Amino acid sequence: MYQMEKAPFRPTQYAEHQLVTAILDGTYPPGTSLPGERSLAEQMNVTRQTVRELLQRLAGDRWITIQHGRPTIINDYWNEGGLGILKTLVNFTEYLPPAFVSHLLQARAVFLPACAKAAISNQTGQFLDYLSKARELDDSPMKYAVFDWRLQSMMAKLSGNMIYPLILNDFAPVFKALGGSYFTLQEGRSASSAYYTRLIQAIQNRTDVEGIVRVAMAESLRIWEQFQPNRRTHQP
Amino acid sequence: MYQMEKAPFRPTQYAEHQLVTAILDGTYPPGTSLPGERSLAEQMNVTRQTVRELLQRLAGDRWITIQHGRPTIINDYWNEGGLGILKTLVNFTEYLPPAFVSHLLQARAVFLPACAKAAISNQTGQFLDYLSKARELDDSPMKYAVFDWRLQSMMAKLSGNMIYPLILNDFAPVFKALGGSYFTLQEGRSASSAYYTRLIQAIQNRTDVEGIVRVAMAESLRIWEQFQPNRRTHQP
DNA sequence: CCGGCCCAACTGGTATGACCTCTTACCAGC
DNA sequence: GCTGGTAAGAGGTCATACCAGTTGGGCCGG
Repeated sequence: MYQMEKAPFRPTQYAEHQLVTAILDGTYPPGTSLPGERSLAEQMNVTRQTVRELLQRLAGDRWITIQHGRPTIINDYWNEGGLGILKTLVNFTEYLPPAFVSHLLQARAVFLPACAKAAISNQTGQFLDYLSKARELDDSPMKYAVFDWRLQSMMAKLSGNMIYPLILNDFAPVFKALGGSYFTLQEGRSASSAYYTRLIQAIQNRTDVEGIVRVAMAESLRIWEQFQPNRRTHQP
Repeated sequence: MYQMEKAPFRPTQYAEHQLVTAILDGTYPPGTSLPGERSLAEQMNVTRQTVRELLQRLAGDRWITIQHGRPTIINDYWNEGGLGILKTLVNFTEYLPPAFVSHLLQARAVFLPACAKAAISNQTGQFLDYLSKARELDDSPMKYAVFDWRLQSMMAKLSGNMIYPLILNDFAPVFKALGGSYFTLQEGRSASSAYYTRLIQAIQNRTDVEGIVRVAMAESLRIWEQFQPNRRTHQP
């Protein structure tokens, strides 16, 4: 029972874990006000300074709203928060809605094809160079995850639209936690492998790159859902 | 030189403005390390605590990378940052690339149609109710900006995909600063007005809502660029 | 009795100054 | 030459006091 599974947990991490948990499990419901900083500090056995640094971070992602003189308010993060909440939420998977990952994959399926179209039409060479290394991929989940992530990053960065990389970077924490899982599936790896091949051909033949990516994204979504039993993703 | 044009500027805001400016103007180039917290505090005439809270916020959006024991590093925010940097950047328009807004509008044009499709197929009634109020819009830029923003928010929220609202919320700071400008244009208002009408019809007739939105987004992009002379948005 | 001013008691914001912990690099010793 | 210890410097935490908005209730004058 000792040792749990967690290391010494520095005060900051401990406080963050505790506070975020309290928000997620309804101890501090959205719309209500948080106890004062001094009070919080005492409860968590940390200093007010530590609490404040934590609150500032949370406020940055709009988990909470801080105003001088007034009590700090807990926000309805799903409605008022930004993508920044993902990096925190990824550590609290038990509080994530079942369809969460599917939604993320759907969102990706919407904008990555657009990235790809713009990016590949400009930087054909770089993509062929990179994709040529897909053959050397041994059947390791980790390798696939890294390779796939970099391909996405390239598409976003080379698209010429400076907004896409930002979005993808916010997705990163989830994908990083996800990739290792998805590419454990044989289906995932073989689907991606085929996708890379099709992509190379499409690029060389100057045919519909956007469509290839779109289909691949849809397929990865399907594969993911197929291996996530009791999960529903979109309403009929 | 004293006083500038700003109000009292509390220490936090002053420090943030100063530090972010220093990052944006190249005083602290990406990849290099920031002076120590104690040093920074002294330079800016604020406490180390204040500096730390600032740094924590910036680190949350990945402007910088903080690690215990090592110097704090300035990141290449355009490549490593998330959408959260927008809320800060919007206060430093003079450092924004010319095509910035166009890119944002392009990104919106990619994913808002998808939102609309999903949202409207589910919540037809709510949209018709809301859109019916479009007639009452007097020709005020402000009114248009608010109305338009709420429509987008509805689409994102009612899409059923919990990721879309998050993205839109990150866009919010920019759109909020932008809307008042865009809807000052007569073209902007009349284009949106026509768009709302088309949208109503499309919803009632169960025809291609997604296409309507897509076209409208493309049009708003065109209008924006048309009134932004010396600006180039996409490479040939 | 009623309205307005003012102060007290919240809340968050800032300031000091000391100490803990991690990282790194240099140097002594095997 | 490699190893291990150690000091310096960076961030992390603590403790305490005081500054600054916000709010509500009580006092005072009308």
